[in-house]
Amino acid sequence: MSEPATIPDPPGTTPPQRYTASLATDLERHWRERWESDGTFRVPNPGDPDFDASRPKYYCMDMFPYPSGAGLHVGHPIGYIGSDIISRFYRMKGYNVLHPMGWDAFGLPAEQYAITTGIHPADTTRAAIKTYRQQLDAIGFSFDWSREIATIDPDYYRWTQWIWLQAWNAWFDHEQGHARPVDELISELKAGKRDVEGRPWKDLDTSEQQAYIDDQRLAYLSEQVVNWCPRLGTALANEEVIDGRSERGGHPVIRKPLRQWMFRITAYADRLLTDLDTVDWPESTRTMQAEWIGRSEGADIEFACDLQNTIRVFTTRPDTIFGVTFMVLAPEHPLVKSILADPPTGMDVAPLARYVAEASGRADVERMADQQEKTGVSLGISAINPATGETIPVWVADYVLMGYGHGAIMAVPGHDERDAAFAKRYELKIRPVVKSTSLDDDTDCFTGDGIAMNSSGSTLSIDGQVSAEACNSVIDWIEQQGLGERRVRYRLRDWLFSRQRYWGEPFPIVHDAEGRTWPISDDHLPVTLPPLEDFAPVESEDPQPLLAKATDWLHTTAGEAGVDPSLLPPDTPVTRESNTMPGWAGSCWYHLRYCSPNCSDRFVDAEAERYWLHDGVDLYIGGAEHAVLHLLYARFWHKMLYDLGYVSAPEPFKKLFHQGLLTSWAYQRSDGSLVPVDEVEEQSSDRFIEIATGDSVKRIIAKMSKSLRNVINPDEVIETWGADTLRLYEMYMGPLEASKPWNPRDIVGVFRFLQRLWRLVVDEQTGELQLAEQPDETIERALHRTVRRVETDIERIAFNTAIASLIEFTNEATSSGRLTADQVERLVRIMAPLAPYIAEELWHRLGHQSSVALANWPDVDESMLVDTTLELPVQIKGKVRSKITVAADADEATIQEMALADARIVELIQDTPIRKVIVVPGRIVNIIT
RNA sequence: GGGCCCGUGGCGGAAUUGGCAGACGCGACGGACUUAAAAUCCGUUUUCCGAUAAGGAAGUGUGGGUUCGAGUCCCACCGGGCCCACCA
Repeated sequence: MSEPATIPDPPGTTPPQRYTASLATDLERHWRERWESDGTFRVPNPGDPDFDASRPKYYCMDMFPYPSGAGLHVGHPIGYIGSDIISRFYRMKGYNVLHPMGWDAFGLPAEQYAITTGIHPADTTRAAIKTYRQQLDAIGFSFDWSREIATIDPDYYRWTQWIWLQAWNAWFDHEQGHARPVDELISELKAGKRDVEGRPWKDLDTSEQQAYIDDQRLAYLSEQVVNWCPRLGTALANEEVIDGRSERGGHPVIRKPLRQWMFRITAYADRLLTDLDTVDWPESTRTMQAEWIGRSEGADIEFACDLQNTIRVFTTRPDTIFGVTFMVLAPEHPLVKSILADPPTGMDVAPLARYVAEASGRADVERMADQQEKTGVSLGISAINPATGETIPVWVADYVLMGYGHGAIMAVPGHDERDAAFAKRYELKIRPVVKSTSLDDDTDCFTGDGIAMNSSGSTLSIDGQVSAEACNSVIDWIEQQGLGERRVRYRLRDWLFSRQRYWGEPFPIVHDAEGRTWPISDDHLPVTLPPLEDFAPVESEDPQPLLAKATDWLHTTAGEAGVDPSLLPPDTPVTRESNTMPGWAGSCWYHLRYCSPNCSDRFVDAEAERYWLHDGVDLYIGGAEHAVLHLLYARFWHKMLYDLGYVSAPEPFKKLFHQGLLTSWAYQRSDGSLVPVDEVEEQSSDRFIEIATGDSVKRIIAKMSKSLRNVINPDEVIETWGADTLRLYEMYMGPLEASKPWNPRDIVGVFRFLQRLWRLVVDEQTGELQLAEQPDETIERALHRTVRRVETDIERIAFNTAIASLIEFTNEATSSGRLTADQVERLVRIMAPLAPYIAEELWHRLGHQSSVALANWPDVDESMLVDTTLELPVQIKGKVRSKITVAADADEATIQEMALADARIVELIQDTPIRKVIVVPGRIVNIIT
């Protein structure tokens, strides 16, 4: 990497006790070891001997890292520094602070690495964790490492599996709006309080009963069209597919029917949406989740068609029913399948078969590329528009998706652009039925709300009604006719939860020869990952999970696997589930495990959970890229556990904060391609040369990445400047939430500040403290103001301005002389959350034995914050012309009098008549002439 | 295509509810110390007119508006970013 702009402290020439990088490094190592051996940051749980129940709690949590082989770069810890400042601050404010850290250690990268190197993912992951831990420790975080967790520890994933089993053992009672144990459903069915689609429970045979129950579970097996990524050799959740490509790696994704484990997250759509109003989250993230859940109101409508069938559709615009001139089914629609299997006499199904086959094999990227091009084939049957009585054709087209609604639509080419494009291409009838109320809307396809027209010819007439009213009329009519009903639908789909990969949690379930599933009993958890040496994906037309390679492990008996003998005789041959859970599983509940990481008889100790999480995590800091992935999944798990009585709050994360991205310089050739940083020479501040070619390149700002070689390692920064400087610089760059560029030139600014602070207190020659006997009045007031500013800035997560206040105070104190011991103590304490090492060192030099991290935050004397007089600007017609000094409590009349008497104002106004004087006490005077 | 966010000196960025735009830091320039350099310290630093003064003018992407007063509120546009995207 490029050299720092200024090289601090050339050896041998500086005073022996100056705050230099080497002095910083020495004292940082010393305090790091001391904090560790003293257990300074260990926080007790309720019930522990040193627990203090009189203190309020503060749970401050980071999104834990995925430990990758590359190690940390300076962008990673930016959020951790923020959460550390907050944690240290609340600790000093007298809170019990839970500030834990752990490792999100299952996942694809380690496994991809294993495919090429043959090194077991466990080995690379353990090594990476060790590196990460060292790097994090150097920065001086106040994590309670006694609570460290890793999702790959069997003691951890045992409970991940256990929670999954709770979901498997639960169903969603839509009448009560929450999940309940499946046993309760079974007993209600047995007691005749419920039936199965009109049939009494006792009329079902055993396999029908089991199939019905399995279908009700929150974790269930389902054959459906999934996102299959051939390159990764696994199915992916919707949330993991971005623009038709895998979120990890950017590989194309196709649609493929597969039998997979699903989570019934859709049952929670409504609550996941409405509870967003109860959390203190960034607006943008709440919007993103709301849009992902995608609530829409409308109706289900049934259309009669040939073959004594009906086609059910969902529409948000029932008011346009008179404009329905054809229908369209998704290629995967069951009716399409049945027609292909048993075509009506005389129909040539070849074009249909061809179209369906083509559509099913296409990658989503291709489908998206030609979105404009609407293609389809006629299904060869017709339906009846119930409103007009008209016979309308039925088509098949891949712009209709099987995954939403019923996989079928009523097409309204007059008021829907997609239907319009399709109708034009295949010359289908278009009938407008909604008039725009605005005159300048003369599009031939009006999609907005308007006034209904052309609705004569049936028992229903809605002409003249505005859209909302017309919708209600149509829905009422449809319900009367028994053709359908009002419906709320969500865009959210059930969560595909199984992966065909190795490096994840195995499912605690087995399959018997009849295809039934049996859970592993709690005392046999965890189901540990079998050893494997070959990690290459199984190449097959019919995708196979990787664990199927572990044949000895795969085929076992019920007793061996740990199925309860009362369910299945121990010698029954069974096959283990060979899919694994996705990388998100472990992160869905780690906020719970931190409360009692060593609890061995429960996933979380109940009392600890009630204490730390009765109102959720107080502050959760992490990247915005998880807005609809981890953050949605974790909310879902938490709600599930809440319904089943295992946790005490409906939401896991009360306040959420996203740290911004750290960018760095990169270099670009004139053709737009990028040049690695180390292949560029800086000739002047605006001229950069690619060394190999001698061509001039442009400096741009880009995300830190290995390929650009513009990644900055925190270890190097700490070596050059010390960890306190790294912390301060990262926080001083700008607001924590903003994305901002790393500029090595700027680091020296905060380093100089620490040096000045040190020099203010310590004699650079002797190392003796230099203190004043008597406090200076002005400085004392400034200190009180600074304490207040720093505490309010830390509370509102504005560390950049907190540091600016500290710099300002230090400069002011330096130019006016010395501080008293008492003043230095207060200054050191308010520095402690931001620059903990230097604060700790000075605190001990002042004679303290215990850590400054455990000291109280200094009190502010409110009377020291108010000045007796203040200076007010006086404007004439909005331009500042003079300033007057008034008593702080002066009333409007007095201020006006003084302003008008001011010599400069008198001179400027002379005999100009004054029309008005605006006086805002404490702020401004504005004279209007 | 839809939704959301952001545009402030050479650079990173300040500016509680509309009330002195540019805090603080970097860089730059000048000075002190030094044989010299580094480090450190002091001063200047939005632009323009003016003399390096006094004083004045312009100024927060562009153009309008509301207001005694707009970086902040409203409308339109330009530029950048993020999210969603055949969701019926």
